[in-house]
Amino acid sequence: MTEEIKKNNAEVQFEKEQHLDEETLFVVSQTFKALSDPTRIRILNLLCTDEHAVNDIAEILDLSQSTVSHQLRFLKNLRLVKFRREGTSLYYSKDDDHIMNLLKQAIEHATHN
Amino acid sequence: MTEEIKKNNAEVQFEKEQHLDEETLFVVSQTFKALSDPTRIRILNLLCTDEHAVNDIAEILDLSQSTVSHQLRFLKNLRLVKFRREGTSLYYSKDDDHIMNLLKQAIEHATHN
DNA sequence: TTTATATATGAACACATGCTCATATATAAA
DNA sequence: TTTATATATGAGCATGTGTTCATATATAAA
Repeated sequence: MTEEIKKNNAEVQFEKEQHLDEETLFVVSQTFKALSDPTRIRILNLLCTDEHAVNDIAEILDLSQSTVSHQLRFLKNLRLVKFRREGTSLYYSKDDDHIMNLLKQAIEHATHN
Repeated sequence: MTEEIKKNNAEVQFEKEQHLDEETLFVVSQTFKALSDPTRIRILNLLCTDEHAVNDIAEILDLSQSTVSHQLRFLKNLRLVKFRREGTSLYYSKDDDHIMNLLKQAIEHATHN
């Protein structure tokens, strides 16, 4: 094995350590995409403390029921929120403390400057 | 002052504590938007450890020079990266440890599951 | 100045995104 | 079953986004 090939292998090895595979890349980008829209940030910030029914969220945040429902579906698909049924109402709440923590950190960072 | 108005004021006060003003909302969403694209994540992940010239980044990540330059401008505008000149080369490096930390956390979270 | 190398930039294009409107579905009460 | 309330969903539209291509700019060497 020539020195050249050895060097290349070493570089590949080094690369591997910090290389992000496609799945990780997808998951991470999707996660941040969820947090990159003002409407979703407001919804998540609201669900950070309590659970709320869809119409409550719409009223509190002054959004249309349709908009809220669409965004909740988005967040539910990423497992950032969950819901429980009570009669005809669906009460949504957070479902990923780790990601909620990222959001909190970013808000703190943006606020404390 | 009627009880009704007192109640409303109390609600407004309570709302205020967790209300996100428009500027905060904008900054937070922009920050996460920067982290929501696979190409930018790869670039930031690379700059996480070392500084690199534009063409180096392009070569290492197998991207066009133009793409890298465009994305670096985006990241520079958000002050997530900075650069220094050396001859004709521009060496880019990270410029916001807090946001880099958010990225690291998300990668950790995505990897360890 | 000419030439080579490194990087930046603008236009154009395909595709993604978020909202609204209308309507469908689901549950509960009458 | 009929009616009312709560939520979900699909189509359509305007706007945003990321890449490519061609070209401009900037620095250094000859």
